[in-house]
Amino acid sequence: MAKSPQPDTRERIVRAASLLMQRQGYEGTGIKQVAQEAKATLGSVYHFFPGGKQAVGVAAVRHADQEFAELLSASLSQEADPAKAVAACARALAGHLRDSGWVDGCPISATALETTGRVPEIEQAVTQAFQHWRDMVADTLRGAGFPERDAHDLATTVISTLEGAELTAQVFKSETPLTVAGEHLARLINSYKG
Amino acid sequence: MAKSPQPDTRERIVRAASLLMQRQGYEGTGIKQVAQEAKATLGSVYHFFPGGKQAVGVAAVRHADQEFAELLSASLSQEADPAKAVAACARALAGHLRDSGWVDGCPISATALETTGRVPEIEQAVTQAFQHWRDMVADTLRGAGFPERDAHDLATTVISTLEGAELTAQVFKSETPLTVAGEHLARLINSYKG
DNA sequence: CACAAGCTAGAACGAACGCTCTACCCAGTA
DNA sequence: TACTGGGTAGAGCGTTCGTTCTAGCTTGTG
Repeated sequence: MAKSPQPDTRERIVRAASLLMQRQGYEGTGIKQVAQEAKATLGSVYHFFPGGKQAVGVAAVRHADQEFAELLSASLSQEADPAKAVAACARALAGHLRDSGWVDGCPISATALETTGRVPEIEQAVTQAFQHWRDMVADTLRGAGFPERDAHDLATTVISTLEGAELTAQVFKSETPLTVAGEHLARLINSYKG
Repeated sequence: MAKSPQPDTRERIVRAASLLMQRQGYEGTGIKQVAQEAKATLGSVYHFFPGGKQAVGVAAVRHADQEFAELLSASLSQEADPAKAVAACARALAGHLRDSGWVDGCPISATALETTGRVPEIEQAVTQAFQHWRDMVADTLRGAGFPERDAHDLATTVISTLEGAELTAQVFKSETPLTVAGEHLARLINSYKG
């Protein structure tokens, strides 16, 4: 096994693809650009992803899924009250977005929108990510004593709203839409508590 | 003035561009494809839009802005209670999305995500559209007696949530995320009423 | 009739796209 | 020493991209 000068070429390719697709979308990102950004060659890309661009896209979406899940998990577990946890999560996203110069929004929404109904493999990876995130929120709510149905519905809206607020914040180049949405979500969750 | 066999070539180009960019994004949509879909020629496209693809993109976003504003206006005015109106709007979006086979989501979000921070002209048109929609909702809420600040904040979250729920509904190919988000938004609005 | 203006028509350009292909490098094994 | 195979390297394939350009058509006006 070759010990490359830079370890884990495959990992570098996935990370680069994920970042580029987050910022420019799936169609706007070229395989050669991914290779260049990952400090890999075209040969390496097609060695690790014989499925071509679609396969790279699927791996990028799955990577983004994991990455966002970790952020979500960290935010949700640092507050006992789920309402406060969701608001904290929104603030974390807002800070991250600002720090990136308003370019790093949701890592998969651009790819999701461009490929729905046209690239089944990617569509499926996107669906899995959304389910994953929603279930994490639903589990948290259920763990805090919310009944099954409320937990599921609220979790769906939490993910939807965070997703939309991130887009809005990106468009306005402002943290406000995210922080406000976080507070509104907290209020909504609390309204189911009593 | 030439009376073309098909009237209003420019209009046909804008409509085709708007529809294609809604479904495939900005990068995924080619000028030649727009021309073909609009039953126009490349010459016509560059005659009406000397600014090239960017100019077509800007016009498409503005067109989508108007179109969505009309849907919003219709939904908001058919119910006196703003909470019910927002829920009705979410249901209307859900029906529209389902009828299209889950492909016609928000007409500008794909373009917005791909071009943010990279194509200032389009970015600006997108920002205007979001402002436009938010202000329509804010005006409705203010008209229903909500104080200025609440109206503005709620309107921001309404647009964000509708935007995100539409994406979620598209991903899951289900009306539920939108209808549920509509009811949650109604509940949130009502919680500010008393 | 001639003529300008508005619009249509599509060939052709250079650049970039996704992808294939052959050659090569180099650690591990025998 | 020779051989094997995972990984690297990049030239080059056919296609499509956005754009430019010239030519021609149609219509209202002088």
